[in-house]
Amino acid sequence: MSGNRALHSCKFCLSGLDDFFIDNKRSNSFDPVDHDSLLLKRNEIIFSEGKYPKGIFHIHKGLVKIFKYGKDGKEQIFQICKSGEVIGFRAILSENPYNVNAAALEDNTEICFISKQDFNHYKESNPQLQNRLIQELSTELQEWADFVTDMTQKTVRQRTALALVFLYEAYNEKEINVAREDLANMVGTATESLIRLINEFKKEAIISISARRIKVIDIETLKSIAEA
Amino acid sequence: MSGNRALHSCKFCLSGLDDFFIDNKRSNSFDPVDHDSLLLKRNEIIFSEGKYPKGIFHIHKGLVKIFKYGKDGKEQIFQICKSGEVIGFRAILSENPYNVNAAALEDNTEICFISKQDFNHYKESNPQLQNRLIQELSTELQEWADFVTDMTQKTVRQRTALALVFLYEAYNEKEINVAREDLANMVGTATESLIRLINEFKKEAIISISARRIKVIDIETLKSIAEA
DNA sequence: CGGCCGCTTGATTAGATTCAACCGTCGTGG
DNA sequence: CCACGACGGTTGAATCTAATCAAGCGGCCG
Repeated sequence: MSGNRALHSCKFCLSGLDDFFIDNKRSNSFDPVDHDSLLLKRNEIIFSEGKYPKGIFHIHKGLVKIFKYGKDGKEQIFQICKSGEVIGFRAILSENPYNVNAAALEDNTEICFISKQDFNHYKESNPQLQNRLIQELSTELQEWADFVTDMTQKTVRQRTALALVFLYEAYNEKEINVAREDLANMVGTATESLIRLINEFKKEAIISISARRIKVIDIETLKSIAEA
Repeated sequence: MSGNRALHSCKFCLSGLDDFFIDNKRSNSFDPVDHDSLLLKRNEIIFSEGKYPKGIFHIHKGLVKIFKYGKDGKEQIFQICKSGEVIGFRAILSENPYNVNAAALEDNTEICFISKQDFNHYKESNPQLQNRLIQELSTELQEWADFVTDMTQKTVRQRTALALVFLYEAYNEKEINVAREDLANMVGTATESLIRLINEFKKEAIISISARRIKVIDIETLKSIAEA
């Protein structure tokens, strides 16, 4: 009965805007590559809850986690954003402060900043973008319902499988290289529980582990565990 | 560290559109009162997952639950919509099928239907509505992050308190009259667990119970339990 | 009156958290 | 150059929360 949507599939990073940047590389001043870029280490903060946005960020390289602090400061990660994606514009559109945090998931993550003025100017000078935004934002809203249902009704084992399926794709089917703690915060469980579960998967020959790197061996079984 | 946002506060029912109807009562053909209205019994379906929307619905009277079927058909309720609110337009805006269900939460719930054509016509003839929609949808997106954090990190006791606080307001501070099963599906727990918890609250003199009706006695304590 | 449905309670079980300890690696400073 | 400490990762044991299973209650409707 449940949809077959994967965990963390909700596009916190509006892919519908990605080609906005690609288009602009050819035509005008919005090319993010023209802007100064920032090199970040793991856990360096890009923006924080409560602050007002001054602009948006384009990810050049690496991965970024979007999360919120819950009980006892434990992070709940909602999304992992990849290079090419744009983050931090929802708070501009809603005219509220950020209610989530963004930080680099790995070392050598590279981002560039685009000012709120530039973003708003572009938005206002492109009326067709308005409809596109409405459609994309509505689609994202729908996806959150699936995400919540997964998070509340699936077991930790299923959610762990979902997170691995998601990361398998985020890493382009290469080895996954994420801190255990971040992995646990994606799944919404304790680090110890997560470690026990990935060891189960290893024993079942679904994945292999070398230090912190996880290699997915049997993606289909992983998907079936996630959807069970 | 966590925000003080209440459970189910995410406006699945876009209040930003409510006065769209109020305005129109005076000026044109969009008055929902002019349309035929439907009288629903508890659990009668308004729309279902997978179907394509043919229009939107305005709630005249009663309460409507928005939910999704998860594991073993168990409902996860995301939002309770009140009279005056408008539901079912996100699927029109996203151009996807519905991915949630809507049904009457109580007997004698009254809704009216407004066709997709009417809705789209109105949207297109009101350019300022576009910006309003973008702002509202973005705000809702932000609220989902709080909702997920609450659902994954708060205990069942805390979530039960949150749900009661929300319903206290939905019922305008009158007695809450919701099926135990629906209450459990809002909280994301088993019906038995929910019953045990509201009995605890009763013993602590935070609420009183007469048959299925729940009267909130000490709203402040309830709020502090929810936010602990 | 009978049966069904929603509600309630008790007992048991299972899943996951928590606490505690330990290991290995890396980077730093004496 | 080595010692130390910090940090991330791992394992085991105990605990606890909440789910599940089973049974019984009460009211309402046909």
